[in-house]
Amino acid sequence: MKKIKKRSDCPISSALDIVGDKWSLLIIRDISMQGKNTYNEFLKSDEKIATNVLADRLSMLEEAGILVKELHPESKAKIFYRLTKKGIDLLPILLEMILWSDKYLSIAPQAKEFAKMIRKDKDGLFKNMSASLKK
Amino acid sequence: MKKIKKRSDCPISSALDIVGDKWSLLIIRDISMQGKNTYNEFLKSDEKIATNVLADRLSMLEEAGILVKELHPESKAKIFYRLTKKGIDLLPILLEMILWSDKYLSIAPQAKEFAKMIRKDKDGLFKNMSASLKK
DNA sequence: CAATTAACTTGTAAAAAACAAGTTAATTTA
DNA sequence: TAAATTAACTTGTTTTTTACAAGTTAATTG
Repeated sequence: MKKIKKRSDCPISSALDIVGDKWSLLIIRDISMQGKNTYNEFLKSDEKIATNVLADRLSMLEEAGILVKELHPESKAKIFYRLTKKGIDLLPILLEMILWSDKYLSIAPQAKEFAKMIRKDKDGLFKNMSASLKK
Repeated sequence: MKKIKKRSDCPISSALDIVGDKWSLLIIRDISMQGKNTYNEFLKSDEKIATNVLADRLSMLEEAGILVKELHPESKAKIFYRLTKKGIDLLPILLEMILWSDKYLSIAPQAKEFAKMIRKDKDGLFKNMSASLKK
């Protein structure tokens, strides 16, 4: 286990100390927008995270209070990863990233549709997503 | 020079391919909220970026079209780094990070004040910041 | 009950970051 | 105006992180 070290008391720096890497926010994306909740589902994502890195990030995000492990409702071979309120509240950052990418990068057609929904009613969408992620 | 590789056509992943590291968004913070515009000013920030990493990030962000180098108005020993529209449009992501950190982490008092301003009028603040960053 | 699945761990190579010094051009100082 | 300092890097080396390949253990499926 590696410790999260806080580089300064700047809020941006502090947020990056936790989710400022290439993988953490993708796990949060998988849970919040891809309906994924298990280790193997995360492993199967398009970006192909290495298994040791996934294990590392999951324990780090758990330690940071962003997600919790729960008993899986269907099998005790599985672990159900759920976002906490703290994790759900990262969604506005993801939504802004989608808007930015939609404006400046080339992205999947379904993502462009989603960006349109964000533009239509960002707060409403966030509330709906939040609600659906709660136990 | 290292190439930016796109891992998938997901907008979040693609944004992270560019700014998903511990330093890039801090450079953007320095320019947009700390009034910094030169190499040595970036080097002096609290988080203490290594000089080779700073050089690497600056050229990467330039290649990504997020910032541009300009002649410094006061000295030709200096280079003036300025955010492009693409770079300025990353600010909403930073603002959301500040709100999240304000809610869940311990941050500097002046940052808490800034978070209050964001909550009061996010769009207005963004527009003012944008305007002040343009040439 | 043998094969497969799920969630990891372990070992090693490759890549990136941190740290320490050095370079070159412009600028300030004695 | 020569010497010291500043600015923007580059280079070399060590340390840390990531990627890749395999292996482990408990639960589940055929």
